[in-house]
Amino acid sequence: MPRYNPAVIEPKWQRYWESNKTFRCPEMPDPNGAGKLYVLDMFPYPSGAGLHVGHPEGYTATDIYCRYWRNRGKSVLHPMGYDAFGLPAEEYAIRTNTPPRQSTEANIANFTRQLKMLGFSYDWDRCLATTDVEYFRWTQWIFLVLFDTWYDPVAQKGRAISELPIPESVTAQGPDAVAQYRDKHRLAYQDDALVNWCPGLGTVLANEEVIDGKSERGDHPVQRIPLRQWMLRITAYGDRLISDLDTLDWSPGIKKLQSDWIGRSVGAEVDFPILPADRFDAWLASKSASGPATDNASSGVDTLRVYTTRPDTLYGATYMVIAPEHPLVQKITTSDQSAAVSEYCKAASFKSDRDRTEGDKKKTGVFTGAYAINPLTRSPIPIWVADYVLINYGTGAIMAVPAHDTRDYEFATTFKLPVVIVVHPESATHEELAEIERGDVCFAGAGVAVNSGPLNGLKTDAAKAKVIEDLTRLGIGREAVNYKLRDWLFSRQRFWGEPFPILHELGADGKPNGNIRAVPLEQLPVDLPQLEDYKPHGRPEPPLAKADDSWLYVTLDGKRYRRETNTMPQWAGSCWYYLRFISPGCSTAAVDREKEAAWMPVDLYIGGAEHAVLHLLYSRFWHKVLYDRGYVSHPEPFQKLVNQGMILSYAYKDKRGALISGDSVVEDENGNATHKETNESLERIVAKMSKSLKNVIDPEGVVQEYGADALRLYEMFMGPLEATKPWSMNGVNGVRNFLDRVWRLMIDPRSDDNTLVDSIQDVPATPDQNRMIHTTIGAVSRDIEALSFNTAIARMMEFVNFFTKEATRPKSAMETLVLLLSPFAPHVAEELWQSLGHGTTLAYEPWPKYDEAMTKVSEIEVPLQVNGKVRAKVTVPAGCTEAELEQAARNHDRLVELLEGKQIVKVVVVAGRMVNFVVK
RNA sequence: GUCGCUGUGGCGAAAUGGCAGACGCAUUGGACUUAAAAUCCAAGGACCGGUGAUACGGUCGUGUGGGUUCGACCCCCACCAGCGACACCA
Repeated sequence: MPRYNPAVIEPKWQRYWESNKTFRCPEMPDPNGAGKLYVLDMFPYPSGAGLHVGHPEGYTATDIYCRYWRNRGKSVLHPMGYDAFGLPAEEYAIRTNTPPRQSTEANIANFTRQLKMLGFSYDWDRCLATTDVEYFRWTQWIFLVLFDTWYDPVAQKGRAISELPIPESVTAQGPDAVAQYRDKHRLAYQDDALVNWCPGLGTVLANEEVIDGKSERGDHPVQRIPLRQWMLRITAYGDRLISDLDTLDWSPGIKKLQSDWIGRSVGAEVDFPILPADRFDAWLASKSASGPATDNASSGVDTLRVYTTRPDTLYGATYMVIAPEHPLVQKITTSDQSAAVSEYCKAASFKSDRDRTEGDKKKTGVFTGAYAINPLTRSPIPIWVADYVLINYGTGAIMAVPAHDTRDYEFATTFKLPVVIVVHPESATHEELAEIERGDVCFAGAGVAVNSGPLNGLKTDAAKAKVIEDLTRLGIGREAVNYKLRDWLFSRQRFWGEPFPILHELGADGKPNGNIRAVPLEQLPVDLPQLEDYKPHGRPEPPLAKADDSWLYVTLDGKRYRRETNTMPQWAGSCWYYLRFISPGCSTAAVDREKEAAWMPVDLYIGGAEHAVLHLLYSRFWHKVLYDRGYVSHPEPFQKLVNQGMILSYAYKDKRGALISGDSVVEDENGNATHKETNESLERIVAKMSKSLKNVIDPEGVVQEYGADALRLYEMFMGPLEATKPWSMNGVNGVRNFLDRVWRLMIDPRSDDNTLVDSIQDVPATPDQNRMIHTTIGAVSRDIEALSFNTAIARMMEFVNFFTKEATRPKSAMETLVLLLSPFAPHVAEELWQSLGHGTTLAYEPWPKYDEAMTKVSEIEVPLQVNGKVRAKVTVPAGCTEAELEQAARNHDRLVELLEGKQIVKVVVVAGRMVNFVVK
């Protein structure tokens, strides 16, 4: 085989690796090795479309890293699996009545085939899918751990529900009350939450299936209705999810994204009485005696509780706003306003969150007719209903301070509500102050309190502290912390997800009586039932409610139960897959304790930035619960995280803006694109790959045309791993050309088998050759460790360019090159390694040894500057001192000429780098 | 609107305080060939001066404007553009 032919050698080595189980990972790290390394890719959703070129980007990066560290003697865990639950399989099932498991398995088989085609060094024996029954058995088990855990705010950790202290008043009410008290404190609990109910389709929709308040399929109106849902108390872990970010080796950008998403804020909760003014004193007296109620529900009908981050502006609160879904809306609305209010609330229920926030954001709202009393100014202030206040943040009600909050200001301007200035900027011109005083602008910053009784003159921070102290003493407020992060809505009204291992006890009437229990651990897994078809049944209930009674009803310990019919969201399976990879066959636990302690945490996790918030947050949350309950050994799962950049592609538009397929475009040497047939000149744009832009690159086609090694190499050579970058087929051709050059460097093109070229000889390298060899070893090793693969490849290209010109090529130098190249282009490297006379894989061959002494040169060229501009260069011995270098510079003919008649003000000398004369 | 990332030759990029443009694509010239392809070798930021042509010398040059420094693609301030994420969180 004289010519480099990836179509032959790539399948050959893939078969070799597979049949020899070359990349099987040991059960435990080798105690005599260089340590353990757990490198993880974000596993893919196996879509019907197969791999796109974005997948191999991250996978190649991790593969290079793993292959490198195997050569350096580490025990490497590098697994792959599939995140296989999800909507597309279910939609396909509804359309074609194909069971989702069937289409999912076909897609997984296709993905596996495509991944193996790229030569990744996964331990395929550890492959798993979240849809495997033996896998989701343990997903269900983890859910039951959450169900069995409450968060102890004092110890700041999750503890077994059996350790939850039960107040005597609850115990006194009997076992049902105790059970309910426990249920209310579990990390997995039930609550009413709004879902997208589409009466037209007779089904509940996921958020992404709702577009502009209409269903994606069929364009029917979608209504938000409350439904009993499973929630996970992720907010309990909010503080730890923020503070533990400090311990992680993640980019500051991702950390900020996570902590902004959690959105912790400190402020105050304040109670406003809804009473006639003459009863205010009595209310205040009773509050001062009892202190503020600890929860909103028992704060009383006559009290409206708000959350504010600016309690210092309380004196400027001139009205209040409650969310349309707020429980007090009905109770406080006066009869003459009730028609307008209920119409407004109904309209709001048809708006999605997106509708409420998009558009021109013009504030809308209706007066309830009710008044509350500002507890500090004692003035009655009107209560409005408006959808700019969200029911699920804070208390669902606000005190509006239009002078110092831009949203309140807009609302007050729209509805002509009074504006009272209570903060002045610390420093402002007279005009600025006058503008604020007139109410022409809204000042939302910190400053000094005015017009606020006892707070006057205090800076914002001090005013906040004082008012919180006063409110606490009066029993009408307290400091409070809030998170933008909501508790995690964990149930989906879908078929293709993990069933909840929960049973609802049935009362005498055959209906659930409110008692729930976990499916006993020994009865896990709860598998999905067989369904006749997957079509919606028309009720706002999950599809599992269509299952046969034999699945749906269970008798246990003499009691009848109905199974929970919600399923878990796609996130569930991906929350803990990194643990299962450690002991994929373990039948007694989600993960083997001893192995978990040996392999965790994940040392390098690479994936797309689209998962920067949710997946990583949910995973970290589950991990912390497992940690608190003693099932894992480390508080964080992913030590180092890197997000690969998106791969874009060129797309072409003609003058009318129509998209032209890449096949019918020619580009000239200046990059001007024209249409092949019409010769019309086209505009080139860079965009995400998509069918509609006709710019999708199919990796399988690239492998067929150029080879997997060329694809891998190009994906890494395009630019930095984290950068967004456009795909170019010319670039693929370029790296393929490099692989051809590597091949010809060693293999005689006229031979019938892989005969080495005559210039390869078993001789020691010359000093020049050694310098190239060791410079390259050093640079490639450093670059791989820094994930700077593009520059590592450039260094190898220089190596090849150098040795192509050498008449004698030491065999040892060629072996070094093959090993350096092997993580990047493993197939061609194995083939060349064999041709160089080796009988086994190079996967565990020791990495070439770097000798810095070999890289030294005897003389270096140093630039000489005058006033910072390079004017000449001087050649000096490599080790020369600053004084010697300066002397050499002063003796340089050209410098002598340039410095003549000038006054030297300063000389900057950096040994080995440069000399700069500053002259006048 | 807020936050983040990115702006360097015809193109992908390198250099993160010290010779801007490594490496690759495309281009041009040469060798080989009857010829072409392939391959190998070489050239190349722009402009000006200089010369028969070289050599050589100079000016400008990393989105824009300012600043720090002996010296800035790199650090600081302000702005512009493109991409991405979030979006009334009180």
